[in-house]
Amino acid sequence: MNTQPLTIRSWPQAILHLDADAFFASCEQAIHPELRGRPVITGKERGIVAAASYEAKARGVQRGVRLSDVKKLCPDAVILPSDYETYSLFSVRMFEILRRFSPDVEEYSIDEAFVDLTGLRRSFHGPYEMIAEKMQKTIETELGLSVSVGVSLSKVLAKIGSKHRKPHGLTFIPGREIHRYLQDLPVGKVWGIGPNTAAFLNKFGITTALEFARTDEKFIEQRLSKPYQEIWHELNGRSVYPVVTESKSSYQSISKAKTFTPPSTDEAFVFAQLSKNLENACIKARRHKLAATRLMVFLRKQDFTDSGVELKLSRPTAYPVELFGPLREGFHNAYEPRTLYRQTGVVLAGLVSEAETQYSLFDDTAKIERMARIYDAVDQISRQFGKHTIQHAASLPTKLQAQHEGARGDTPKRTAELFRGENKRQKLGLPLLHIKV
DNA sequence: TCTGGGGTCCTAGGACCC
DNA sequence: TCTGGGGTCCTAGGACCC
Repeated sequence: MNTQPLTIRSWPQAILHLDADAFFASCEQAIHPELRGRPVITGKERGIVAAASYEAKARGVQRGVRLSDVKKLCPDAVILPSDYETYSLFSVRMFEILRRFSPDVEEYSIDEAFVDLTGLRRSFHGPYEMIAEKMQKTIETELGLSVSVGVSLSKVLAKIGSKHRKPHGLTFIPGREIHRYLQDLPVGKVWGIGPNTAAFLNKFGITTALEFARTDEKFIEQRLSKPYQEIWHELNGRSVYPVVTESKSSYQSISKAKTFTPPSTDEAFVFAQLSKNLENACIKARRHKLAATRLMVFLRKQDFTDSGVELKLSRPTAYPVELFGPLREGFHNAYEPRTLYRQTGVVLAGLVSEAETQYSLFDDTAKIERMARIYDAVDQISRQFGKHTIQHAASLPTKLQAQHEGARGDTPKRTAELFRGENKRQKLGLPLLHIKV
């Protein structure tokens, strides 16, 4: 059953996990001092709470709550649209600070990092807790952000530590005390164990993280797959997950999906949504100099069931013109008339680097080169004048809706962007691109 | 958490080959 | 043609994460 042996590091590790507190809201408070001490919420563009400051959380505001309900709970809340660009800048600076302490920093997500501290006590002349505390202080004074930190023998334990006390917590879990942190922790709260596996374990009387950690190895090996065997070791203080330092440069897949309200039965509209997703996914792929060999298309119905198709492409590409054929084919396979759809999505998979795309004997190389030139120009214009200054005619039916949303009180900034692009396009006399190759 | 959007990794099972 | 053993590659789908 288990084919690959696990690699367990024999030397005890000191792994730190850092998690920013209410990250998006905290960034807003860091930039706008007048918001400090006030309940701040981001997620205006989605209509649900993406992040809530601790002042808002104290009033009962939780992630995912509808903004209309927030107003009842907390009428004085400051509700802002999420500004990912700004948050990313904070994120970059946070990682820079961490790298002053150790070269082994894993940027796990926009607001989380793992740091390998093993062996650093000597150079810092103090215990690991002290190093962690210094990091925390530096981030606070330089960026105005509060973070919670956990330090232990493995990534899974460090994560439990950083969650143990929030906000502004610092939890050190040495080997002898592991059991204290696991005994009251439901097994489903452990990083990597979801509701499904938790339910399975419950059937065998395993409900806490400690019970799981103390379960006989035979049971673990016979009844659970590799990821859970790894977690089991990590919980027992044996590190199997390394801190991955290299920044992620390449993707396995690129996907774009969008929900629209209200749901629609209109074939042309639904297809236009799909087409727009395809354009966005292709833009991202071209930015990373990647090309897809497989295309997945899916439609989500109102009842949240999906129907989807995967297609193999005759040659790796990130050019929508080449993909509209397969897209249409996939769409017609999945689409059922008179059905309400709420979301469409595409996935570009089997990504290879642009340089690797070779022409086959049957390709019309002149045509492909022409296409490459056209898209280079499209990408350049988009960079200058805004995304979707130029778009494919197939995506047109979504444009009307976008303007409508803008008018309905989308964030002023987005609306401005939308119209700025529009004006420039008109001034330049650029038509919506209709590519014929 | 009756439901955003973007990802990763693992496994079972079929197809195909010697 | 049948039987058996063994390997590799690929894909669908599950589970989980932020």
